[in-house]
Amino acid sequence: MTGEAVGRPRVRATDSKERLFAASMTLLGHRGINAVSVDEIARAAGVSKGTVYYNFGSKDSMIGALLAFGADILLEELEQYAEQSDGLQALEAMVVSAFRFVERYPSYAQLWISEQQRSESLWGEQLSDFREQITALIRQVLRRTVQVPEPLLQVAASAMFGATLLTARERAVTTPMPRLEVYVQAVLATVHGLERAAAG
Amino acid sequence: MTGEAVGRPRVRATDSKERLFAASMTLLGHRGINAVSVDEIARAAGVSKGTVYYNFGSKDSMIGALLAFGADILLEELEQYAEQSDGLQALEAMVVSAFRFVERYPSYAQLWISEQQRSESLWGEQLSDFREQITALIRQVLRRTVQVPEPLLQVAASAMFGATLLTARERAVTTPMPRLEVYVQAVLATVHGLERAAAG
Amino acid sequence: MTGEAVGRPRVRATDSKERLFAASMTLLGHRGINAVSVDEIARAAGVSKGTVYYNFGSKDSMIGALLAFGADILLEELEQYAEQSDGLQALEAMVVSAFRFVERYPSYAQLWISEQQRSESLWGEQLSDFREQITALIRQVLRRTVQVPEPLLQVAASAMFGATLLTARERAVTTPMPRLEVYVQAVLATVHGLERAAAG
Amino acid sequence: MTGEAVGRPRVRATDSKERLFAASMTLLGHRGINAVSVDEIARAAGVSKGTVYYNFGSKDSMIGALLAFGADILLEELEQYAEQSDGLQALEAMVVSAFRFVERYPSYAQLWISEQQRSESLWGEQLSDFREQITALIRQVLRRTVQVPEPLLQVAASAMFGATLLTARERAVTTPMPRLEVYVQAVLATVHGLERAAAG
DNA sequence: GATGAATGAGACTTCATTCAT
DNA sequence: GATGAATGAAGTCTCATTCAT
Repeated sequence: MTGEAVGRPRVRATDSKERLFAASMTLLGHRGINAVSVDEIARAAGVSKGTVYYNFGSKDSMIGALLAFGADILLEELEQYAEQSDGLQALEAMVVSAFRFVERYPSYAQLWISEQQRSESLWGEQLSDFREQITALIRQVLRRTVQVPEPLLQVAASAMFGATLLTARERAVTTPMPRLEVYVQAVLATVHGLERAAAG
Repeated sequence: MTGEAVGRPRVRATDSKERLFAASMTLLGHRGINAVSVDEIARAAGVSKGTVYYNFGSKDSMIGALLAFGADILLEELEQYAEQSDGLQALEAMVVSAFRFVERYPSYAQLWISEQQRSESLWGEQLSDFREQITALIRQVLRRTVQVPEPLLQVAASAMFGATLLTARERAVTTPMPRLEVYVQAVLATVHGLERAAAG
Repeated sequence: MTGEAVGRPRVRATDSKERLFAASMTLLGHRGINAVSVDEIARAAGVSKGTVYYNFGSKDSMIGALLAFGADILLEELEQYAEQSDGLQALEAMVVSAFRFVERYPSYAQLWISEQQRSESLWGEQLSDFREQITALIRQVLRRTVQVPEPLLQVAASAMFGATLLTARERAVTTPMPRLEVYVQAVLATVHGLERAAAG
Repeated sequence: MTGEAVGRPRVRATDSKERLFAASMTLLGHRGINAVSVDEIARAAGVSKGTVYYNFGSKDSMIGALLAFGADILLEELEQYAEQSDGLQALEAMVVSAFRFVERYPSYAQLWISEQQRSESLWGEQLSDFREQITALIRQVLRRTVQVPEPLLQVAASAMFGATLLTARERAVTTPMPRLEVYVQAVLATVHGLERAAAG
């Protein structure tokens, strides 16, 4: 019962969410969720703090929306590549796609790594779901590519996921960014190792 | 938040310090650094809040000491196994050792994963140093075990580190805890894959 | 928060205004003025928030209008009964009328009780005026009914007003709602007590 | 992880709660709970905002403590007077005592009036309990003083409570404060009225 | 060595109000 | 007449840190 509200001109209607997404992505990835305030995100997005709450209801659910947004993009790409008939080529395409994704949105990787499996994270379930979908996709392709016992296959999928996430993040923050090939090779080495195990 | 605590000085644990370490380890791993207050840690340790400051000077340097404490233990073990003559056996022993460590201190894994490479983390340097030492050890053993170009070897070491960290954490929080063999196999598949690449 | 709304102008209720009145009455009575937001009132009324401002200019003046609306109804009734020749019958009719009013609009009673005489309430003057008119009416009838010194008469009128307001509210929220007779008796006991004092 | 904490000297240990009580009592009574911020109360008490939370945990529970504090004082006094053998004298003493209490702590009356029976007030239960104890005391004395049917007696007790609360508040804010006698007479008129009803 | 009452900066959130459409 | 996205002041609360004891 006080506001005067004079000042900066309101931004175009639907812009706010996008601007907040973009700003969050940058800030949160660099410094972590707790080190970035809503104030700061709003300022970086060029909107008022109230707009964050008008659009997302809370800081946490804004981050949840951000996480979901990124997960959707990556999953869609991976699903597309997973359909390729040649399993090895499919896996390679998926790994490349994941690296490209982290290249584009390095902050997501940071966010995912930090929050995933934190027992009491607010996004724990959301991130678990996402992780499960990714590893399920990997397992599915692995299954038709190498002949190994299911339990090993399961763990191998997780290992590939972990290796990709961490090395992709590492690569993305290295300047100049190293060439992709070697990274893909390193991750796919797991697959070739499994083949040998299957053969041996 | 001055981030002294470098060089991993082994803490000579007074009673209070030990209690604080134990309490921190549990709480911080479950909920993350920012979600746990000094008050809560002190209460869980059965000491007063002032004692934290008396012993460590700040929350951050207490966490730094905690991180250093764990790093010391793990590195010492890994260094020991790295000396084994058979490279493959050495690697296997190292991986097993890492899994055992995460089993004992699951919270460390969480802490490391969350904070590592966070661009502006307070412990960034400390954790980078630690990471560098671990991967250097892996590289060193890999080098005398498989014949692959240096760049690939470097990335492979990182990939193994990442895969181990994430799958070990995943295993540690699964109940009942799955058997270790499969996990070790999955991580070592990378090595066998590299051998094939070297041979091919 | 300028607190215009004086003089109890009877609102010519548009559809929106009526809906807002009905919604406000319920919500404000249950939870108090500060615990209910304009957003919530608008939602409950099925109109947009802007409509509140379009119709009333501010939250405060909407509440002022609401208060005036109720005051008008009650005062009109009381004035009518006050004209009866038999003082005791007039008083009884007025008390019954007040109880019926609180029955119909239990939230008004709550609102009045809460805000009345709050030294710095925004509606303090408005409510004081209203209170003064009510007690003046009671005094006027009392004066021609019992023979007591003016000061006592003044206070007695206030006491009757207070007793009616609080017990009526209490009755209105009791389920099932108790019979009216006893309440009226209790309030009128004051009058009979005064008669005795006058006689003694 | 930032504070420097220089400035005002810390107040003597156990003082804080008392200072906060005194400051709250004044401010809250004048302007109502929602119109007074914790900041303001702390400033008026000469302590920092954090001290409020250190001592009471929340604004609401501080108010709860304040309410309980006052209720204890008043109830103790009333219980004492209720024991007197002469019912009429007991009632008079109780009413006088209540008026004196409101004189000393006019803000309590305001607080009680505002919050009591607000359906969803945080202190609803607490205040209901308190009210129940007071009216029980009045009923008990009435019962041995006048011969009236129980239901009427119940309501009469409530009516006396309401009349006392509202007129005492009214008196306390009038300057110069009017003499007490007339108020006591007005409230006790109810009792005499009941006697007449019993006799008639 | 240890305590815990006190601090104050700063976090998240609410909400009355405005205004372009 | 009516809408709802946007605003920003102000509120409640948290918590790392200090210091007299």
